[in-house]
Amino acid sequence: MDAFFASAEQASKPSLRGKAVVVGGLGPRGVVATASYEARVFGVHSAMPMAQARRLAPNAAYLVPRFGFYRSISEQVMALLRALSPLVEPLSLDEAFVDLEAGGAAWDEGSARLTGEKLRADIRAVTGLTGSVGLAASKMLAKIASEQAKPDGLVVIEPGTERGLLGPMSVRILPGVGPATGDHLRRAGIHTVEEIVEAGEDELVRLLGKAHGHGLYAMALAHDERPVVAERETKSVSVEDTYDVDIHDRLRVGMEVQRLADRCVRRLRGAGLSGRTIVLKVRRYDFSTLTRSETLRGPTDDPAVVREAAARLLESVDTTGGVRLLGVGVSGLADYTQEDLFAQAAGDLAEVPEEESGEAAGERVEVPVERRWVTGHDVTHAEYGHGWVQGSGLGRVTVRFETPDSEPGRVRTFRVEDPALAVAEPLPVVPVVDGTSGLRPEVCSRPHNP
DNA sequence: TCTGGGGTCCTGAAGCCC
DNA sequence: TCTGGGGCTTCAGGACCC
Repeated sequence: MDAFFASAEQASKPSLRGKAVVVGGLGPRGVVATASYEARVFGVHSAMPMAQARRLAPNAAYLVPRFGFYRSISEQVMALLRALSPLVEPLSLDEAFVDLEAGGAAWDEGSARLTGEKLRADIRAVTGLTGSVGLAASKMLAKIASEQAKPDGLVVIEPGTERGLLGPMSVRILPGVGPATGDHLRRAGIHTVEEIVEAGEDELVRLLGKAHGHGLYAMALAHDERPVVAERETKSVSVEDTYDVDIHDRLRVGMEVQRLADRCVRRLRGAGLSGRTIVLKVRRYDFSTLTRSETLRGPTDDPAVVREAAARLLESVDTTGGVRLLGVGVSGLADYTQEDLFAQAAGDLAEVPEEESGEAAGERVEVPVERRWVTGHDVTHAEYGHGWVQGSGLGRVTVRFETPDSEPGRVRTFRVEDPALAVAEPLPVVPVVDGTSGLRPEVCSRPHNP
Protein backbone atom coordinates (compact mmCIF):
# COMPACT_ATOMS: atom_id res chain seq x y z
CA MET A 1 0.00 0.00 0.00
CA ASP A 2 2.87 2.27 0.65
CA ALA A 3 2.04 5.92 0.26
CA PHE A 4 -0.30 5.46 -2.69
CA PHE A 5 -3.49 6.76 -1.11
CA ALA A 6 -1.66 9.66 0.54
CA SER A 7 0.18 10.57 -2.68
CA ALA A 8 -3.07 10.50 -4.65
CA GLU A 9 -4.61 12.86 -2.10
CA GLN A 10 -1.62 15.17 -2.29
CA ALA A 11 -1.82 15.20 -6.08
CA SER A 12 -5.50 16.01 -5.84
CA LYS A 13 -5.14 18.70 -3.14
CA PRO A 14 -2.35 21.24 -3.68
CA SER A 15 -2.53 22.50 -0.10
CA LEU A 16 -1.43 19.05 1.16
CA ARG A 17 1.71 18.73 -0.93
CA GLY A 18 4.79 18.48 1.23
CA LYS A 19 2.56 18.05 4.31
CA ALA A 20 1.91 15.10 6.60
CA VAL A 21 -1.16 13.27 5.28
CA VAL A 22 -2.75 10.25 6.92
CA VAL A 23 -5.46 8.23 5.18
CA GLY A 24 -7.55 5.73 7.11
CA GLY A 25 -10.64 5.13 9.22
CA LEU A 26 -11.48 8.23 11.24
CA GLY A 27 -13.77 6.54 13.77
CA PRO A 28 -12.68 5.69 17.32
CA ARG A 29 -11.47 2.28 16.12
CA GLY A 30 -9.92 3.36 12.84
CA VAL A 31 -6.43 2.42 11.73
CA VAL A 32 -3.99 4.05 9.32
CA ALA A 33 -4.20 2.76 5.74
CA THR A 34 -1.42 4.95 4.38
CA ALA A 35 0.78 7.71 5.75
CA SER A 36 2.64 10.13 3.49
CA TYR A 37 6.40 10.21 3.82
CA GLU A 38 6.09 13.51 5.67
CA ALA A 39 3.85 11.78 8.25
CA ARG A 40 6.20 8.79 8.56
CA VAL A 41 8.84 11.16 9.93
CA PHE A 42 6.67 11.36 13.06
CA GLY A 43 6.55 7.58 13.34
CA VAL A 44 3.12 7.13 11.76
CA HIS A 45 2.79 3.97 9.68
CA SER A 46 0.16 1.67 8.17
CA ALA A 47 -1.97 -0.46 10.50
CA MET A 48 -1.30 1.88 13.41
CA PRO A 49 -4.39 2.84 15.43
CA MET A 50 -5.57 6.24 14.26
CA ALA A 51 -5.65 7.55 17.83
CA GLN A 52 -1.95 6.81 18.18
CA ALA A 53 -1.24 8.50 14.85
CA ARG A 54 -3.04 11.62 16.03
CA ARG A 55 -0.90 11.68 19.15
CA LEU A 56 2.29 11.38 17.09
CA ALA A 57 1.28 13.82 14.34
CA PRO A 58 -1.46 16.07 15.66
CA ASN A 59 -1.07 18.56 12.82
CA ALA A 60 -1.29 16.08 9.96
CA ALA A 61 -4.27 16.09 7.59
CA TYR A 62 -6.54 13.12 8.33
CA LEU A 63 -8.64 11.83 5.44
CA VAL A 64 -10.93 8.88 4.78
CA PRO A 65 -9.97 6.72 1.79
CA ARG A 66 -11.66 7.35 -1.59
CA PHE A 67 -11.35 3.93 -3.17
CA GLY A 68 -13.17 4.86 -6.36
CA PHE A 69 -10.66 7.63 -6.98
CA TYR A 70 -7.67 5.39 -6.25
CA ARG A 71 -9.13 2.66 -8.44
CA SER A 72 -9.34 4.99 -11.41
CA ILE A 73 -5.65 5.84 -11.05
CA SER A 74 -4.81 2.19 -10.54
CA GLU A 75 -6.55 1.25 -13.78
CA GLN A 76 -4.43 3.74 -15.69
CA VAL A 77 -1.27 2.21 -14.29
CA MET A 78 -2.40 -1.37 -14.87
CA ALA A 79 -3.11 -0.46 -18.50
CA LEU A 80 0.50 0.73 -18.86
CA LEU A 81 1.70 -2.57 -17.41
CA ARG A 82 -0.47 -4.63 -19.75
CA ALA A 83 1.04 -2.83 -22.66
CA LEU A 84 4.37 -4.35 -21.59
CA SER A 85 3.23 -7.94 -21.17
CA PRO A 86 0.12 -10.10 -21.11
CA LEU A 87 1.36 -11.52 -17.80
CA VAL A 88 0.43 -8.87 -15.22
CA GLU A 89 -0.49 -9.99 -11.71
CA PRO A 90 -2.04 -7.21 -9.62
CA LEU A 91 -1.42 -7.64 -5.88
CA SER A 92 -3.52 -4.70 -4.83
CA LEU A 93 -4.53 -1.30 -6.16
CA ASP A 94 -0.93 -0.11 -6.09
CA GLU A 95 1.25 -3.13 -6.80
CA ALA A 96 1.66 -5.67 -9.56
CA PHE A 97 4.11 -8.20 -10.92
CA VAL A 98 4.90 -8.09 -14.63
CA ASP A 99 6.65 -10.89 -16.53
CA LEU A 100 8.64 -8.77 -18.97
CA GLU A 101 10.06 -11.70 -20.83
CA ALA A 102 6.63 -13.09 -21.64
CA GLY A 103 5.79 -9.80 -23.31
CA GLY A 104 9.11 -9.56 -25.14
CA ALA A 105 9.63 -6.20 -23.44
CA ALA A 106 13.01 -7.18 -21.98
CA TRP A 107 15.53 -9.97 -22.39
CA ASP A 108 18.57 -8.83 -20.43
CA GLU A 109 19.56 -6.38 -17.75
CA GLY A 110 20.00 -3.44 -20.10
CA SER A 111 16.67 -3.80 -21.83
CA ALA A 112 14.91 -4.41 -18.51
CA ARG A 113 16.39 -1.26 -17.03
CA LEU A 114 15.32 0.79 -20.05
CA THR A 115 11.82 -0.65 -19.90
CA GLY A 116 11.60 0.10 -16.19
CA GLU A 117 12.69 3.69 -16.60
CA LYS A 118 10.29 4.25 -19.45
CA LEU A 119 7.50 2.76 -17.38
CA ARG A 120 8.24 5.11 -14.51
CA ALA A 121 8.19 8.07 -16.86
CA ASP A 122 4.88 6.90 -18.37
CA ILE A 123 3.30 6.44 -14.95
CA ARG A 124 4.32 9.95 -14.05
CA ALA A 125 3.02 11.40 -17.31
CA VAL A 126 -0.30 9.60 -17.17
CA THR A 127 -1.13 9.79 -13.46
CA GLY A 128 0.97 12.63 -12.12
CA LEU A 129 2.30 10.23 -9.47
CA THR A 130 5.64 8.55 -9.05
CA GLY A 131 6.14 4.81 -9.01
CA SER A 132 9.07 2.60 -8.10
CA VAL A 133 10.27 -0.41 -10.04
CA GLY A 134 12.12 -3.50 -8.84
CA LEU A 135 13.74 -5.70 -11.49
CA ALA A 136 14.84 -9.25 -10.76
CA ALA A 137 14.55 -12.85 -11.87
CA SER A 138 11.79 -13.85 -9.44
CA LYS A 139 8.76 -12.36 -7.75
CA MET A 140 10.29 -12.39 -4.29
CA LEU A 141 13.43 -10.58 -5.44
CA ALA A 142 11.52 -8.11 -7.60
CA LYS A 143 9.45 -7.21 -4.58
CA ILE A 144 12.49 -6.73 -2.38
CA ALA A 145 14.07 -4.61 -5.13
CA SER A 146 10.98 -2.42 -5.35
CA GLU A 147 10.98 -1.91 -1.58
CA GLN A 148 14.56 -0.75 -1.85
CA ALA A 149 13.73 1.45 -4.83
CA LYS A 150 11.06 3.52 -3.22
CA PRO A 151 10.32 6.27 -3.11
CA ASP A 152 10.59 7.15 -6.76
CA GLY A 153 13.40 4.85 -7.88
CA LEU A 154 14.47 1.75 -9.75
CA VAL A 155 16.58 -1.12 -8.40
CA VAL A 156 17.92 -4.13 -10.26
CA ILE A 157 19.03 -7.29 -8.48
CA GLU A 158 21.56 -8.89 -10.75
CA PRO A 159 21.71 -12.66 -11.16
CA GLY A 160 24.39 -14.17 -8.94
CA THR A 161 24.11 -11.48 -6.25
CA GLU A 162 20.89 -12.76 -4.67
CA ARG A 163 22.27 -14.92 -1.84
CA GLY A 164 24.78 -12.30 -0.78
CA LEU A 165 22.08 -9.66 -0.72
CA LEU A 166 19.52 -11.70 1.23
CA GLY A 167 21.93 -13.28 3.72
CA PRO A 168 22.32 -10.46 6.24
CA MET A 169 18.69 -9.33 5.96
CA SER A 170 16.10 -9.99 8.66
CA VAL A 171 13.93 -13.08 8.20
CA ARG A 172 11.00 -10.68 8.02
CA ILE A 173 12.05 -9.72 4.49
CA LEU A 174 10.89 -13.13 3.23
CA PRO A 175 7.31 -13.47 2.04
CA GLY A 176 5.22 -15.37 4.56
CA VAL A 177 7.23 -14.32 7.60
CA GLY A 178 5.04 -12.06 9.70
CA PRO A 179 5.13 -11.24 13.41
CA ALA A 180 4.24 -14.76 14.58
CA THR A 181 6.67 -16.70 12.40
CA GLY A 182 9.31 -14.04 13.01
CA ASP A 183 8.97 -14.55 16.78
CA HIS A 184 9.00 -18.30 16.37
CA LEU A 185 12.26 -18.16 14.45
CA ARG A 186 13.78 -15.65 16.84
CA ARG A 187 13.10 -17.95 19.79
CA ALA A 188 14.99 -20.62 17.88
CA GLY A 189 17.91 -18.22 17.53
CA ILE A 190 17.26 -17.50 13.86
CA HIS A 191 17.29 -13.80 13.01
CA THR A 192 18.68 -13.48 9.49
CA VAL A 193 18.14 -15.16 6.16
CA GLU A 194 21.55 -16.80 6.24
CA GLU A 195 20.75 -18.26 9.66
CA ILE A 196 17.76 -19.96 8.05
CA VAL A 197 20.09 -21.52 5.52
CA GLU A 198 22.51 -22.58 8.28
CA ALA A 199 19.70 -24.13 10.31
CA GLY A 200 18.85 -26.40 7.40
CA GLU A 201 15.64 -27.54 5.80
CA ASP A 202 14.82 -30.31 8.32
CA GLU A 203 15.06 -27.91 11.24
CA LEU A 204 12.82 -25.41 9.47
CA VAL A 205 10.20 -28.04 8.76
CA ARG A 206 10.38 -29.13 12.40
CA LEU A 207 9.85 -25.52 13.54
CA LEU A 208 7.19 -24.38 11.08
CA GLY A 209 5.57 -27.44 9.56
CA LYS A 210 5.87 -28.97 6.14
CA ALA A 211 4.55 -26.43 3.68
CA HIS A 212 5.86 -23.36 5.43
CA GLY A 213 9.22 -24.93 6.29
CA HIS A 214 10.05 -26.16 2.80
CA GLY A 215 8.79 -22.94 1.21
CA LEU A 216 10.74 -20.66 3.50
CA TYR A 217 13.97 -22.62 3.14
CA ALA A 218 13.72 -22.31 -0.64
CA MET A 219 13.09 -18.57 -0.37
CA ALA A 220 16.12 -18.19 1.89
CA LEU A 221 18.20 -19.78 -0.87
CA ALA A 222 16.66 -17.23 -3.26
CA HIS A 223 14.79 -20.03 -5.03
CA ASP A 224 11.39 -18.75 -6.06
CA GLU A 225 9.78 -20.37 -9.06
CA ARG A 226 6.32 -18.91 -8.58
CA PRO A 227 5.03 -17.83 -11.97
CA VAL A 228 3.35 -14.50 -12.66
CA VAL A 229 -0.34 -15.37 -12.83
CA ALA A 230 -2.52 -12.97 -14.77
CA GLU A 231 -6.00 -14.17 -13.89
CA ARG A 232 -6.73 -15.22 -10.35
CA GLU A 233 -10.12 -16.70 -9.56
CA THR A 234 -11.91 -15.26 -6.56
CA LYS A 235 -12.25 -17.89 -3.83
CA SER A 236 -14.46 -16.06 -1.37
CA VAL A 237 -16.47 -12.91 -0.93
CA SER A 238 -17.01 -11.34 2.47
CA VAL A 239 -18.03 -8.17 4.23
CA GLU A 240 -17.40 -7.13 7.80
CA ASP A 241 -17.98 -4.17 10.06
CA THR A 242 -16.23 -3.05 13.20
CA TYR A 243 -18.55 -1.05 15.43
CA ASP A 244 -17.53 2.14 17.16
CA VAL A 245 -19.00 0.73 20.38
CA ASP A 246 -19.40 -2.96 21.26
CA ILE A 247 -22.90 -4.30 20.63
CA HIS A 248 -24.44 -6.09 23.60
CA ASP A 249 -28.06 -6.37 22.50
CA ARG A 250 -28.56 -9.82 21.00
CA LEU A 251 -31.43 -8.57 18.85
CA ARG A 252 -29.25 -5.84 17.38
CA VAL A 253 -26.48 -8.39 16.70
CA GLY A 254 -29.02 -10.46 14.78
CA MET A 255 -30.11 -7.45 12.73
CA GLU A 256 -26.54 -6.53 11.88
CA VAL A 257 -25.85 -10.07 10.71
CA GLN A 258 -28.87 -9.86 8.40
CA ARG A 259 -27.63 -6.54 6.98
CA LEU A 260 -24.18 -7.97 6.40
CA ALA A 261 -25.66 -11.04 4.71
CA ASP A 262 -27.55 -8.77 2.31
CA ARG A 263 -24.46 -6.72 1.59
CA CYS A 264 -22.43 -9.85 0.99
CA VAL A 265 -25.00 -11.20 -1.44
CA ARG A 266 -25.04 -7.91 -3.31
CA ARG A 267 -21.28 -8.18 -3.77
CA LEU A 268 -21.60 -11.82 -4.75
CA ARG A 269 -24.19 -11.05 -7.40
CA GLY A 270 -22.23 -8.06 -8.59
CA ALA A 271 -19.37 -10.45 -9.35
CA GLY A 272 -21.73 -12.89 -11.06
CA LEU A 273 -21.03 -15.60 -8.48
CA SER A 274 -22.80 -17.90 -6.09
CA GLY A 275 -21.36 -20.01 -3.28
CA ARG A 276 -21.94 -23.07 -1.13
CA THR A 277 -20.33 -22.25 2.19
CA ILE A 278 -21.63 -19.48 4.44
CA VAL A 279 -19.23 -18.12 7.04
CA LEU A 280 -20.09 -16.03 10.08
CA LYS A 281 -17.30 -14.13 11.80
CA VAL A 282 -17.57 -12.66 15.28
CA ARG A 283 -14.93 -10.64 17.06
CA ARG A 284 -15.78 -10.31 20.73
CA TYR A 285 -15.20 -7.49 23.16
CA ASP A 286 -11.84 -9.02 24.15
CA PHE A 287 -10.69 -9.20 20.48
CA SER A 288 -11.01 -12.98 20.42
CA THR A 289 -12.30 -13.98 17.00
CA LEU A 290 -14.36 -16.98 16.09
CA THR A 291 -15.85 -18.23 12.85
CA ARG A 292 -18.74 -20.59 12.19
CA SER A 293 -19.49 -22.01 8.79
CA GLU A 294 -22.10 -24.13 7.12
CA THR A 295 -21.93 -25.81 3.73
CA LEU A 296 -25.13 -25.98 1.73
CA ARG A 297 -26.05 -28.71 -0.73
CA GLY A 298 -25.54 -26.41 -3.67
CA PRO A 299 -24.34 -22.89 -4.46
CA THR A 300 -26.67 -19.99 -3.82
CA ASP A 301 -26.86 -16.24 -4.30
CA ASP A 302 -30.26 -16.02 -2.68
CA PRO A 303 -30.27 -13.38 0.06
CA ALA A 304 -32.91 -15.25 2.07
CA VAL A 305 -30.82 -18.44 2.08
CA VAL A 306 -27.66 -16.62 3.14
CA ARG A 307 -29.54 -14.66 5.81
CA GLU A 308 -31.04 -17.84 7.25
CA ALA A 309 -27.73 -19.70 7.28
CA ALA A 310 -26.00 -16.73 8.95
CA ALA A 311 -28.77 -16.57 11.56
CA ARG A 312 -28.43 -20.30 12.28
CA LEU A 313 -24.67 -19.91 12.68
CA LEU A 314 -25.16 -17.01 15.06
CA GLU A 315 -27.23 -19.25 17.34
CA SER A 316 -24.10 -21.25 18.18
CA VAL A 317 -22.14 -18.19 19.25
CA ASP A 318 -22.06 -16.72 22.73
CA THR A 319 -22.11 -12.94 22.41
CA THR A 320 -22.48 -12.01 26.07
CA GLY A 321 -19.88 -9.41 26.89
CA GLY A 322 -20.45 -7.71 23.56
CA VAL A 323 -19.13 -7.91 20.02
CA ARG A 324 -16.90 -5.38 18.28
CA LEU A 325 -16.98 -6.89 14.77
CA LEU A 326 -19.37 -8.97 12.72
CA GLY A 327 -18.79 -10.41 9.28
CA VAL A 328 -20.54 -12.61 6.75
CA GLY A 329 -18.78 -14.38 3.91
CA VAL A 330 -19.44 -16.90 1.18
CA SER A 331 -16.86 -19.36 -0.16
CA GLY A 332 -16.91 -22.48 -2.27
CA LEU A 333 -17.75 -20.22 -5.18
CA ALA A 334 -19.30 -21.26 -8.46
CA ASP A 335 -20.14 -19.38 -11.62
CA TYR A 336 -23.52 -17.83 -11.29
CA THR A 337 -24.60 -19.29 -14.63
CA GLN A 338 -25.01 -22.96 -13.75
CA GLU A 339 -27.44 -21.88 -11.15
CA ASP A 340 -30.57 -21.68 -9.48
CA LEU A 341 -33.30 -22.85 -11.70
CA PHE A 342 -35.05 -23.78 -8.49
CA ALA A 343 -34.77 -20.32 -7.07
CA GLN A 344 -36.10 -18.85 -10.28
CA ALA A 345 -38.94 -21.32 -10.38
CA ALA A 346 -39.86 -20.27 -6.88
CA GLY A 347 -39.90 -16.65 -8.02
CA ASP A 348 -37.14 -16.06 -5.53
CA LEU A 349 -35.11 -13.42 -7.30
CA ALA A 350 -36.45 -10.62 -5.17
CA GLU A 351 -34.13 -7.65 -5.10
CA VAL A 352 -31.64 -7.53 -2.30
CA PRO A 353 -32.50 -4.59 -0.10
CA GLU A 354 -30.33 -1.54 -0.69
CA GLU A 355 -28.11 -0.14 1.98
CA GLU A 356 -28.61 3.39 3.18
CA SER A 357 -25.06 4.25 2.17
CA GLY A 358 -21.98 2.62 0.72
CA GLU A 359 -19.99 2.98 -2.42
CA ALA A 360 -22.40 1.23 -4.77
CA ALA A 361 -25.63 2.57 -3.37
CA GLY A 362 -24.19 6.04 -3.59
CA GLU A 363 -25.48 9.50 -3.85
CA ARG A 364 -29.07 9.17 -4.85
CA VAL A 365 -29.99 7.61 -1.52
CA GLU A 366 -31.01 10.14 1.06
CA VAL A 367 -28.31 10.80 3.58
CA PRO A 368 -28.68 13.02 6.62
CA VAL A 369 -27.33 16.41 5.66
CA GLU A 370 -24.65 16.33 8.38
CA ARG A 371 -23.24 13.10 7.02
CA ARG A 372 -22.99 14.21 3.43
CA TRP A 373 -19.78 16.13 4.06
CA VAL A 374 -17.07 13.52 4.41
CA THR A 375 -13.62 14.84 5.28
CA GLY A 376 -11.43 14.83 2.18
CA HIS A 377 -14.23 14.33 -0.32
CA ASP A 378 -14.83 16.68 -3.24
CA VAL A 379 -17.54 19.31 -3.35
CA THR A 380 -18.53 22.16 -5.58
CA HIS A 381 -19.97 25.52 -4.65
CA ALA A 382 -22.17 27.59 -6.93
CA GLU A 383 -20.01 30.67 -6.43
CA TYR A 384 -16.55 29.44 -5.39
CA GLY A 385 -16.23 26.36 -7.60
CA HIS A 386 -14.47 23.08 -6.85
CA GLY A 387 -13.04 22.19 -3.44
CA TRP A 388 -12.86 19.53 -0.77
CA VAL A 389 -14.22 19.12 2.72
CA GLN A 390 -11.62 19.96 5.31
CA GLY A 391 -13.90 19.25 8.22
CA SER A 392 -17.47 19.42 9.45
CA GLY A 393 -19.44 19.51 12.66
CA LEU A 394 -21.74 21.66 14.77
CA GLY A 395 -23.84 22.44 11.72
CA ARG A 396 -20.88 23.83 9.78
CA VAL A 397 -18.74 22.47 6.98
CA THR A 398 -15.31 23.86 6.13
CA VAL A 399 -14.22 23.68 2.49
CA ARG A 400 -10.88 24.40 0.88
CA PHE A 401 -11.33 25.64 -2.68
CA GLU A 402 -8.61 24.27 -4.91
CA THR A 403 -8.13 21.88 -7.82
CA PRO A 404 -5.23 19.60 -8.74
CA ASP A 405 -3.69 22.22 -11.03
CA SER A 406 -4.43 25.31 -8.96
CA GLU A 407 -2.39 27.03 -6.28
CA PRO A 408 -3.22 26.02 -2.69
CA GLY A 409 -6.69 27.39 -2.12
CA ARG A 410 -8.61 29.41 0.43
CA VAL A 411 -10.78 27.97 3.18
CA ARG A 412 -14.41 28.96 3.71
CA THR A 413 -17.05 27.76 6.12
CA PHE A 414 -20.74 27.18 5.33
CA ARG A 415 -23.85 25.92 7.03
CA VAL A 416 -24.21 22.18 6.36
CA GLU A 417 -27.53 22.73 4.63
CA ASP A 418 -26.23 25.52 2.36
CA PRO A 419 -27.99 24.90 -0.97
CA ALA A 420 -25.06 26.31 -2.97
CA LEU A 421 -22.87 23.40 -1.86
CA ALA A 422 -23.02 19.98 -3.54
CA VAL A 423 -21.09 16.71 -3.51
CA ALA A 424 -18.74 16.43 -6.54
CA GLU A 425 -16.71 13.82 -8.36
CA PRO A 426 -12.91 13.91 -7.98
CA LEU A 427 -11.09 15.83 -10.72
CA PRO A 428 -8.37 14.04 -12.68
CA VAL A 429 -4.96 14.80 -11.23
CA VAL A 430 -3.19 14.65 -14.52
CA PRO A 431 -1.18 17.53 -15.63
CA VAL A 432 0.19 17.76 -12.10
CA VAL A 433 3.85 16.71 -11.92
CA ASP A 434 4.65 16.97 -8.25
CA GLY A 435 3.57 13.73 -6.64
CA THR A 436 5.77 12.61 -3.81
CA SER A 437 5.61 8.89 -4.32
CA GLY A 438 3.37 5.98 -4.34
CA LEU A 439 2.70 3.44 -7.01
CA ARG A 440 5.22 0.71 -7.10
CA PRO A 441 4.69 -1.89 -9.71
CA GLU A 442 7.19 -4.67 -9.28
CA VAL A 443 8.57 -5.67 -12.58
CA CYS A 444 9.89 -9.15 -12.75
CA SER A 445 11.91 -10.62 -15.52
CA ARG A 446 12.29 -14.37 -15.36
CA PRO A 447 14.88 -16.54 -16.98
CA HIS A 448 13.73 -19.18 -19.41
CA ASN A 449 12.13 -22.09 -17.67
CA PRO A 450 13.10 -25.48 -18.95
C1' DT B 1 -7.64 6.03 23.10
C1' DC B 2 -4.75 0.02 21.02
C1' DT B 3 -5.63 -3.21 17.14
C1' DG B 4 -9.79 -2.00 9.63
C1' DG B 5 -11.32 -4.63 5.64
C1' DG B 6 -10.85 -7.93 2.13
C1' DG B 7 -8.65 -11.57 0.88
C1' DT B 8 -5.41 -16.26 0.61
C1' DC B 9 -3.29 -20.33 2.37
C1' DC B 10 -2.14 -23.80 5.84
C1' DT B 11 -2.92 -26.96 9.77
C1' DG B 12 -5.21 -30.10 12.66
C1' DA B 13 -9.25 -32.47 14.29
C1' DA B 14 -13.12 -35.18 13.29
C1' DG B 15 -16.20 -37.89 10.55
C1' DC B 16 -16.94 -40.84 6.74
C1' DC B 17 -15.91 -44.20 3.18
C1' DC B 18 -13.40 -47.80 1.16
C1' DT C 1 -14.63 -60.84 10.71
C1' DC C 2 -11.86 -57.47 12.77
C1' DT C 3 -8.73 -53.87 12.49
C1' DG C 4 -5.82 -50.52 10.33
C1' DG C 5 -5.00 -47.03 7.46
C1' DG C 6 -5.39 -43.83 3.58
C1' DG C 7 -7.95 -40.31 1.36
C1' DC C 8 -11.48 -36.96 1.20
C1' DT C 9 -14.44 -33.38 3.11
C1' DT C 10 -15.90 -30.17 6.52
C1' DC C 11 -15.02 -27.08 10.15
C1' DA C 12 -12.34 -23.88 13.14
C1' DG C 13 -8.49 -21.25 13.92
C1' DG C 14 -4.27 -18.86 12.85
C1' DA C 15 -0.92 -16.42 10.05
C1' DC C 16 0.00 -13.43 6.48
C1' DC C 17 -0.55 -9.84 2.81
C1' DC C 18 -1.78 -5.14 1.06
